[in-house]
Parts: sequence; structure tokens; C-alpha cells
Amino acid sequence: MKSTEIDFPTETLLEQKNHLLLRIAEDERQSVLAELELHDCEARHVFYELGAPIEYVYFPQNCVASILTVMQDGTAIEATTVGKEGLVGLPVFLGDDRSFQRAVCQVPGQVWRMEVNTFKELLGESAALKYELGRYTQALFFMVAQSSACNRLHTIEERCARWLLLTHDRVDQDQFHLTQDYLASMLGVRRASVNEAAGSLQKAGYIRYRRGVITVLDRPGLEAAACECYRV
Amino acid sequence: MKSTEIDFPTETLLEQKNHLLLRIAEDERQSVLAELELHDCEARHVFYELGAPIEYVYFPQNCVASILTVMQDGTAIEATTVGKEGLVGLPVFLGDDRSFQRAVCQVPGQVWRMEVNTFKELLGESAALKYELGRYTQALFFMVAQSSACNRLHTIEERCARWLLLTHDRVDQDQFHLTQDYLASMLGVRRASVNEAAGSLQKAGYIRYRRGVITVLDRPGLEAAACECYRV
DNA sequence: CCCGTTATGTACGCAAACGTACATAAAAGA
DNA sequence: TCTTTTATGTACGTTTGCGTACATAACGGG
Repeated sequence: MKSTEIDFPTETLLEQKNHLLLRIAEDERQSVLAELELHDCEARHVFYELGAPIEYVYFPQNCVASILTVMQDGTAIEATTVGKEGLVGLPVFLGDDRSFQRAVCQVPGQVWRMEVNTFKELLGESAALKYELGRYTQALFFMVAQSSACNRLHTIEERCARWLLLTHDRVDQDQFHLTQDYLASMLGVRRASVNEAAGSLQKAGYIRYRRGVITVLDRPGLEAAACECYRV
Repeated sequence: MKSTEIDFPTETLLEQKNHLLLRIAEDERQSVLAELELHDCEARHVFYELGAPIEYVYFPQNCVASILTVMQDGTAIEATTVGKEGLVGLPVFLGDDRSFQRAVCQVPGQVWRMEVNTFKELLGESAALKYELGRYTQALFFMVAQSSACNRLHTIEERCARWLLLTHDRVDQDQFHLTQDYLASMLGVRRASVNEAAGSLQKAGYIRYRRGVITVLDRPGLEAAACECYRV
């Protein structure tokens, strides 16, 4: 991670976008924010690796992370994504400093970072934080379950559209960096299949892309092309 | 649920099989057990329904439950299963009395049942219970993520074998009730596909089945036929 | 400006699984 | 016992996506 560490910016100087942080009461939020550092996160940065101790937890600001399930042959496939609505590092909240999954940065952006030990102390103090994280855990659990069903039931084009929408929701721009190759590996399909799907979404005028940069042109159109799994 | 409610059997009279209950310390366990009622649960019993308030949580003894994701058209597909290693009703632990999923009984058997309010009170008192449930939540999260990847990458026969093994692990017998139709809907595939898969597992001598009753004959064989997803 | 690298476009045969339909056999009920 | 219901066996054409291979186009460093 590029450590463009800004010295404790107060919330007023910087628009707070992380939903979890926004949802805890003002006084608790201040004590949590005091322990956070704002970082710029580069694409492909590994937040934590399977089996290795988790050192920091991250509250994304406009950065998007992927939680990956890694198979024996090394294939990594996306279980879910985390953006400003959540936290990267749930295993720590749930009582374990390590996970059997990998978390990587998918779309670069800013994240609030906190050391694991600090986080654990804070958990003991802030009931609001614990409450919000519980709710978030449940929501994420549901997301993973929904994706699982989606993997089974829906076409590549639908899942493609859903993925783009989910990412679009979490970044601040209509345009973000993404190669077909990368998207293919996230969805667990061939690049050639993504090419066809993306091609037809582009032909329909919902998106535009060129060499690793994708632009969302017509959200309603994309939503119509996505499966029901998006709307939840 | 058939309310064959046995009046507070002490643990000595009945072998405790639920791993969560077994793992909390003796004194805490007694206070938890005091609030539990043992029930016989029938196949297809609905533990909780999507959107409806959860009224009880359940610690399976030798019963197996399915957590289902329900699509708009009513199709229900399995996200994961819960047996004696876990708890049915995690949403309550995570702070919400309702869930967007459905939990049903898959293989009938005994469960320890507790009222939601009692459970919440107990959560405030027993740190060990909270700790174990946190760990369990993480494990279950991983299971769902693994299944999601499995749905994407593995053949019906492999997933069939995995499912049978997971169920076999959780009941006390080599034989349990299961129709191909039901298994197909859990896996989100056609019954005809399950028929082929089960047929070839039977031909290999790993299982035997007839009209809704399945018998596991050769576990190692089944394990070899299953994908890597089982072993985790 | 050129050339290597990286991303995209596309094509072809193949395998897995689908939707559907229908037949048979075992259990359950009258 | 006879009939209805439920579970399993199987077949056929179709679709989706796979594995692979190769061509083209854009970008980026020397």
C-alpha cells in the first residue's frame, strides 16, 4: 500500500463515506476515528492472505475490496466484495486473527486503516461499533449466499452486469479501471465469455470500455440486464 | 415440529453431541442447558422463514438443517447446512431477529431449542457462548463462500458426493432419508442430473439407494469422488 | 518512432447440463 | 387387492459455457 498517510484529518475536512463509521453515534465515532489512518490503496494490494495473521482492518472510503476463496490449484474466485458500506477484516471481529480467504484491493481508492490490537480494544468499548458490525456480518453473509445461488442459476451476462453495478455503487465515478481478464477470474469464467458479455452490454449502450477502463453509461439499462441478485 | 418435549434431561442421561455446547465450559454449559428443550424435529420443518421474526434458536443434536436462499420465482437453493457443529439462528446472534433466508429441517433428528429472548439474555451473560458463536459464524461464512466457488467450478457428481458426505458427518447412521428430487433442488440442478450422478456413485459401490433412502457404503470412495471443497 | 507487452476480438469443436417428456416401479391408501 | 401417488430410470434435442488458439489493436518504454 502506498502510504500517503495523511495526519489524522478531522472529519470536517474530509467527507466521511464509510457507512459503518457514519452510523455509529457522534462521540463513539470520534474515538474510533482517532485510531484510524487514511491510506491510498493501490489495485491488487493484499489486505490479508489465507492462513497469515491479519494485521490491520480497513474501512473503505471509496476503495473496493474482493474477498476471495482460493482453491487448491491456486484459482481464486470471488465470494463477495466490500466497499464503503463495510469493513475488511471481519474475521477479527468474529474472534480470529486469521482467515482461510484472501482479501485484495480491486478498485484503488482511500481506506481507513486500523491496527488489529487497537481494533480489538475498541470493540470492547464501543457497543455501537459491535452492533453495526454484527448487522454488517449478517448482510455480508446474505450477500455471499445470494452470489452462491447466482453462480448456479444465472448467465454470465447477468452476473457481469450485476458485478459492474455493485462496483459502480461503491466508487465515486462512472469510470473505473478493470480488465476483462480480471473480471473473468473474479466471476470464475473464461475471459472469452466476459468478452462476449461485455461486448453485448456495450452494444446495448449500457457501458463503454477500452483497454482496461470501463465506463457506466446507462445504469437503468444495466440494472435491467442484471439478475435479481443485484437488487438485494 | 413434533413436540416430544423431554423434561430437562440432564446431560448425563443423554450424550451431548452439539459441538458448540460441548465447547463451552462446564458451569456455563449448565446454565445454557437449563434453558434448552430437546425436541424431535421432522423433515421439512421450517425453523424460520424469510422476513418473519425468528422465535427460537436451535442447537442440532443429530438433526441437519438447510439454510436456503429463496429467489423471486420461489426457487430455493441451499447456501449451507447446519448440523451438530453449529446453531440454527445465527441472525439473532448477529443482532437481528429476522433473516432474508429460510431454514428448514433436512434430515429429521433431535435439536435443542431455546426461545429467542432467553437466548439474548444468555448472550449477555456467557462470554464463552459469544466467543464460540463468533468462531462458528466465521466458519460458516467460509463454508458458504466455498460452496459458492464449488457451484461455479465443480461437476454435479462431485457436488453430489460432497453433499452426501457433509450430511453423513452429521447424522449418527449410515442411512438417511433423501429423495433425488430433494437433493436436486438443494443443489440447484435437475433431478435427472442427480439421477445420473447418484447412479454412477451407486455403480461404483460408494452408496446404495432405493426410494428415498440412501445408504453410505464406502466413505473413502465417496471422498475420492467429491471435490476438494469437502475436506475444508 | 518503433517494438514489445498487454488487452481485446473471435472462431471452432466439445462437454456438461438443461428442459422436457414419458416409462417403470415401489409404496401407500381405499 | 386394486388404484393412486410418489420416486426413479432414461432418452433427445438444445443451450451455455469451456478449452484453446490465434489475430488485431492500443499503450508505453527505450
